[in-house]
Amino acid sequence: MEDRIRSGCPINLTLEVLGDRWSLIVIRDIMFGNRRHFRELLQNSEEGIASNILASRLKRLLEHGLLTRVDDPSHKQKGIYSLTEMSISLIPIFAEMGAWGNRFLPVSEELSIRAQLLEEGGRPLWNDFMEELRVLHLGAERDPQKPSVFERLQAAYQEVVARRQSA
Amino acid sequence: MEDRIRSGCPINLTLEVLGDRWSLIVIRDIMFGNRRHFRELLQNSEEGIASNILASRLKRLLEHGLLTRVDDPSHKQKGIYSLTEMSISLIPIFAEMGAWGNRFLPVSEELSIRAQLLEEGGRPLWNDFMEELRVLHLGAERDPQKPSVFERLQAAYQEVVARRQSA
DNA sequence: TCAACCAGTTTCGAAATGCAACCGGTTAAC
DNA sequence: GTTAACCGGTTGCATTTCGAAACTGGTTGA
Repeated sequence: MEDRIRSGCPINLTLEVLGDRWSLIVIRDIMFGNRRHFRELLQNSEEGIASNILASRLKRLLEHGLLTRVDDPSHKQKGIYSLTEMSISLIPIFAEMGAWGNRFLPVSEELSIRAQLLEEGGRPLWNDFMEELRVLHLGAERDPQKPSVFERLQAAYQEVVARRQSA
Repeated sequence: MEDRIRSGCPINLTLEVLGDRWSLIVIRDIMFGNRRHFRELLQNSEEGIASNILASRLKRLLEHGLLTRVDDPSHKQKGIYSLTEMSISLIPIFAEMGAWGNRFLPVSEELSIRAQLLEEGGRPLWNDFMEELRVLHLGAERDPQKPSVFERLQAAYQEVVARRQSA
């Protein structure tokens, strides 16, 4: 992947970092699927990413500051990938992309429910979710009063899956 | 470019349509630069797109319903490319991408001023701009009361360029 | 001890990218 | 009426990237 800068336009620079078919998929799985290890990302991948592509994307995202990696103390080979403020700040982009995809593309019901909730919740919900991701990935303090957005999104997804399986 | 669908996730589907380094650049230039002909897109390209890449992207965007093309009555060879409701609806994504790029990437001042205005204006400004693009590209009725967002963005850009040249 | 698991790497054919030269038709200036 | 510039692309070719599958060397738990 070429790293020469084509122009200083913010749209272009964003595309130079994220403009391919896998980078945002990897971040999405870490963010919404809470997958933190290489194997989790590889084996639970909805889109079937290849291991070499995953490895190269993780490396690139680390270099660009969108992820960090620390060794897992419970297993000498495992690494734990975490989001950074930079990638947590992608939430509004994910939300808008999800809303656009929901409106114009042939999405499946169970995979679109989270995008729908995120759209309906609007910026206040996005802020709550970002705060929550900071707790999970950056070790920020958790506000024990607030209900978890992550759990709400997960529950809504599970509910659709369960409903469709029983039908 | 592969057209097989990997999953029904709205984020993934959006990436399958727009997830490359050029598609959004082409739409951006039509949208914010009001470039409607092949040569305009080719020669005024900030990032220096190659003619074969431009041709293949225009074709692909037409196929996906993000652009339409009509013959230019003033010149037998020219075609006029227009946005559709689908591409006009990308405005929130562009706005969020611009805001993110402005915050985290080494943008140049003159190319970031429009992204900044779009961010500050928020959803009301985006809606005005979308309405204006519908007039320009879909032939919708113009509200003669409303000042043009397009002109405001252009003026702000020209002002920064002029200021920097005199400095 | 050994099978399962771990994070990747290697290999190789297929596809996409990027550059430059080129194409035949059209238009506007002389 | 001729001609040079312009029009939307296409072609050829070298380089890079993608993607599938097999593989590596090390770790862990039964």
